[in-house]
Amino acid sequence: MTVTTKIETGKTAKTAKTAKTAKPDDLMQNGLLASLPEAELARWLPQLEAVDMPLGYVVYESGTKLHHVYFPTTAIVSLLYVMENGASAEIAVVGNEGLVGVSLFMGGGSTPSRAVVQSAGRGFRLSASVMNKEFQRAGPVLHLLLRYTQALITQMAQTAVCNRHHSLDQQLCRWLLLSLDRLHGNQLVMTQELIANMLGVRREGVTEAAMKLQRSGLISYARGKISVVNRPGLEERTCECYAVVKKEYDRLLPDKIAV
Amino acid sequence: MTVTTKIETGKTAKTAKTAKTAKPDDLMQNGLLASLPEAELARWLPQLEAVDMPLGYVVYESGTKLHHVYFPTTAIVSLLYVMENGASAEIAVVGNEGLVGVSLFMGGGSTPSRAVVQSAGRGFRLSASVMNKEFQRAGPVLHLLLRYTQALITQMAQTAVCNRHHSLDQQLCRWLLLSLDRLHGNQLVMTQELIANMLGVRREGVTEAAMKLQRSGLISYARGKISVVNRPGLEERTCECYAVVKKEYDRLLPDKIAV
DNA sequence: TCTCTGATGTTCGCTACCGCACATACAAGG
DNA sequence: CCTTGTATGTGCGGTAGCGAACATCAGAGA
Repeated sequence: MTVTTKIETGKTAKTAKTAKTAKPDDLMQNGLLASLPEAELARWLPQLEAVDMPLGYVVYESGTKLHHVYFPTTAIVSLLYVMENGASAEIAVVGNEGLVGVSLFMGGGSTPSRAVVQSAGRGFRLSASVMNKEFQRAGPVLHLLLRYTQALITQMAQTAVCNRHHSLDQQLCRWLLLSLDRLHGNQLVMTQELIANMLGVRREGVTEAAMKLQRSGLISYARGKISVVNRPGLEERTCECYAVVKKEYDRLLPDKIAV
Repeated sequence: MTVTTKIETGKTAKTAKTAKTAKPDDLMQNGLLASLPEAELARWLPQLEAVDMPLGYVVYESGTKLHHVYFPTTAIVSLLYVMENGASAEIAVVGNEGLVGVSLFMGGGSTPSRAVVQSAGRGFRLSASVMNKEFQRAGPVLHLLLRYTQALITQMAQTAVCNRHHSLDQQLCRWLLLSLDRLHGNQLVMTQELIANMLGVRREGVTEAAMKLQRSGLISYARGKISVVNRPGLEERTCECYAVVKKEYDRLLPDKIAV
């Protein structure tokens, strides 16, 4: 198999910039942080580090030890696996609803996958040692994080199913919706090439699928900017996978987590 | 899409039979149970219930609350998602290396997937309440279970990748190897129809792929019994996914877990 | 303004897999 | 021995997505 979907790894250089002004308002943009009991949040506050997450930034690399967990607020991160031949496939998306780096507290401290910023934005991070200390307390934090991980598992499982059975058109819809749910507004800054890498398909395929959606008046796009015009329409055209995942996130992570 | 790969749900009737004679020797056939510190094992012993796991037995159904976690010893269980139209796809396999029902301690207590016995055998189970009490202790048990869950996550992720990029031939090899690793001996009792359901492909496709493997002298099969003749050969022909998953299981769950 | 680069659109032959309709063939029970 | 059901093999047209090669087009910068 020849390689068409290469992921550049060069952008690692552009490291996440730090800016130490963790305003609670910003924090609350991340669902997990917002769900923390006050006591925990107060304890975390001085430890949380605001970070810039530019497009293409590699949050962690396959097989490397994690040093932080990241809580995106306005950024979206893709977990993807890059094959030996350079082709790739997305495993899950993480945005302001969750956290990047579950393997840090799950055990092992690394995974065979890579985490890449798919949509530029910001977030917060917590060092491995602090995270683990918090996790060890075995209180509400632990249960919150595990529930989130369970939701993430559902997303991965559904990705597997979707990859097997659904058409590119449907998968594109699912992907747009999942990404949109993790952002504010209805616009994505995202080239078709990048989407193709995430879905693990040819760029040309994405072009065709996107054109269909545009002709149907569901989206409109140009040069790396995609606007969703008719969201209900997208939801009609996507496969069941989207709803399954969304429902599970809502079930496991309701807005106000009972503490 | 017409439905070809139906999963019969009827066999639920044939419930897992209980036989209360949990001999430690049997227990040790399950990797997780074998890895338990002595103190924990002693505590669990009276609570562990030996169960029969006949072919097709539905360990848990999509969306239903779990009442037990299952530790297979000689059985193999497939986690699979059944779509609205009846088509299915396997998400992960669990055998004597692990446990069925992680959502019980991860949170939520249910998942959108179904767990079905894919290869008849036996195992042990623990009630939800006991399991949760043990988990709450936040000791070695918690970390062992989370490490296992992390390995399971890797398997799911790799299934998604494999579904996207690899040929049926390669996937069949991967599947045979993963199943074999979870059994004793080199024989599988398994029709091509069942394999097709697991892989989410047509039965005819499995027939063709299996013929190729047989012609190459890697396996030999007849009427629901498959013997692996040349295992190294299979490993050569499979995709990287198998090795990635195996390596991660070995890393996260070494034979003797440091307690 | 002109160029250059990156983003998108188009085409063509090809392959893997699908859906369907059968043809065997073995295994167990009458 | 014969029948019946289940497991496996085969052939055929159809299609989604691949790989490759190219055309167009918009914006950034010289």
